[in-house]
Amino acid sequence: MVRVRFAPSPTGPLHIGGVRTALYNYLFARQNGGKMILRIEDTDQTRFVPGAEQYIIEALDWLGIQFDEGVHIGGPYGPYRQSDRKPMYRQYADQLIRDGWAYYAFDKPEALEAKRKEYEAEKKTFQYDCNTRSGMENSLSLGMEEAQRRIDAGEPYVVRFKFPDNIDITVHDLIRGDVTMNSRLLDDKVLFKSDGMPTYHLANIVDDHTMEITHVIRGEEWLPSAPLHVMLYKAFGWEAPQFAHLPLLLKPEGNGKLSKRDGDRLGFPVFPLEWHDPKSGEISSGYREKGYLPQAVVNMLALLGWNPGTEQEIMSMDELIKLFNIEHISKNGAKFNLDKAKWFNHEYFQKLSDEEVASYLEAQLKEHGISAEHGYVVKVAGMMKERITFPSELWETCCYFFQAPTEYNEKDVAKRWTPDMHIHMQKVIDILNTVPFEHDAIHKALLDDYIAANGLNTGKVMNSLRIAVVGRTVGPDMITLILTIGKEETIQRIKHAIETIKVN
RNA sequence: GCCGCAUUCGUCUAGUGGUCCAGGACAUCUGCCUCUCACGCAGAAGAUCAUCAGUUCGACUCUGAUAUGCGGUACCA
Repeated sequence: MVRVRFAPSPTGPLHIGGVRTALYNYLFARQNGGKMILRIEDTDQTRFVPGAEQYIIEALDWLGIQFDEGVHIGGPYGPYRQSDRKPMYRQYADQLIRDGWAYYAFDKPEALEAKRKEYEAEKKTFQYDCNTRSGMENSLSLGMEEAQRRIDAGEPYVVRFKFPDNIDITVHDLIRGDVTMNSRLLDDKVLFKSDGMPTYHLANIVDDHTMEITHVIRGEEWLPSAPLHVMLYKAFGWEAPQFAHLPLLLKPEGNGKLSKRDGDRLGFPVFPLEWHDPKSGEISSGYREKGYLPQAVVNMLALLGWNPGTEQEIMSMDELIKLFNIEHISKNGAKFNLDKAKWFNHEYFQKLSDEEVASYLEAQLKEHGISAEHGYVVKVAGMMKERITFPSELWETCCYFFQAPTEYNEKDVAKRWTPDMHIHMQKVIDILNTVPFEHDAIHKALLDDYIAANGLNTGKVMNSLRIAVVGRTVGPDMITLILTIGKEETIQRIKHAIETIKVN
C-alpha cells in the first residue's frame, strides 16, 4: 500500500512550489491506489503563524487535492500535528542515545556562535562533527555520569546525532539516482531541542515510520540532509521509504527561487489563495482571487517539472492521475512562466458552460448596480467568453451589452468617423426602422443596398456604427450585436452618437 | 569556503548511442478569416544540445574536468 504525505510547516501561506509538491504526492498516491496524508510540521514554536494551517487546508481543497488522513480529518495514524505528537519523540531520542547513535550536548547557543566566529576569522567553517565534538561540552567529552548530573541539575541540553566517521552514505533518489556523501562532511545535527521538541530531522523520520509512509516526495532543498535521514533509519533499524527530491520552482527572470517579492514585482501570485498576514497586515495576492481556475492552476503546475511523455498539454486531474509518473519528472529547476499560466486559464475558461460564465458576469453586474434578465446574460456570456482569460475581464469586455457607451474612443473616432457620418448613421436608423429585425434582412439592407450600392467605405461606416453602439471598435459581429442589444436601444445609441460626436 | 544537484529554442520541455543538421507547447512575427477586436486556422523565425577533453565505427544521449546557476551548510522547516 502506497502511503505518501504532504508535510508543510505552518509558518505562513503555502508557496506555489509547495502546492506543486502536494500535487505530485497526490497524483502519485491516487495513481497507485494509495493514501495521501496531511501532516503539520510545527516543531518550531517560534515560527508559528496563526491561520497558516487553515490556509493550507483551504488552498489544497480549492485545488481539488484531497487527503485520506490528516490534521483536518483525522485517521488511524494520528495525531497528525507534530506538536500534538510531542510526547512520543522523547523515547526515540533516548533510544538513539542508548544505542550509541546520539549524545547529549550542553553547549550554549552563544558558545556555538562564538565558535563559528572564531573559525570564520580563519576563513574556516565550524562544524559540530566527529572532529570537533570532543572539544565541546557533551556526554561524549564529559562522560555520561557528568552529563546525567547536569541534566538532573536542570541544565538545558540538546540531543545530537553521532555521525560515524568517514563512511559513504548513499541515498537512492527516484529522480536523480544514487547520491553519495561522506559522513566527514556532515555535521552532528541536533535531533532534540532544549525546549523539548524534536527538530524536523528526528520528527520526520519518526513520523514517516510510524505513519508507514512508503514514499517521501519533497523539495530538492532536502537533498543535502537526506543522508542524515537514511542514517537515522539505519540507526533505528527501520526500513527507509523511497525518496524523490523535486526540482525547485524558479523565478521568471534571472535565477533563484521563486519568492513573494517576484510575484509582487511581476504581477502574478505566488500563493494559491490571497493571504492576509496577521502580523504586518500585508496582503499577498492569490491565484483564486486573481481569477485563475483551480483546474488551470493544477494543470499548469503539473507540467512545470513533469510531462506525460506525449505532446498532450491539457489534462484534467483524472487524466493527470492516470498519466503521472516519477520517471518523467525533470531534474532541473523550472522557471515560472506567466504567459503560459494565462494560456492555461484561457483554455479552461473556454470549457466553462455559458451558465457558469454568466454567473461570474452577473456578480459583476450587481457590483455595477445593473440588473439584467438571466437569459440575456447567458447569451452574452456565451457570445463573449472566447475572448476572456480571467472572469475579472468580463465586465470590461461586455459592459456595452448592458449600458450605452459613456464616451467614444478618440482614436477610433479620428480613424473612422468622417464629417458626413451623421448622415449615414441616420440612414442606419431608417433601415432599422423599416426592415424586419433579423440578421439577413438587416445585412442586405445595410451592407448591400446602402453601403455597397452607394459606393461607401464599408469599414468606415460599419466601424462608425460600432463606435456609436459600443464606444470603440471592438466586439462581435456588428449585426449580431444590434440584434442582441435590441432595436430601440441601438437606435437610441446611434442618435446619441450623432448628437455627441463632433469632427471637423 | 566546503558539500550536493543541475545545464537542449526567450520560457516549459521531448529525446535513454545511429531513425535528430533535434520534435511539441507558450510567447514573438507573417498570412488567412473579417466591418473592428478577439477566437480560430495556416506558416515563419528561434537551440553550434554550457565549454573542453575522452570512450565509441558513431554522442544531445556514456566518462572526466571546467564554467555557470541553484540548493544546503541553524536548538528553521
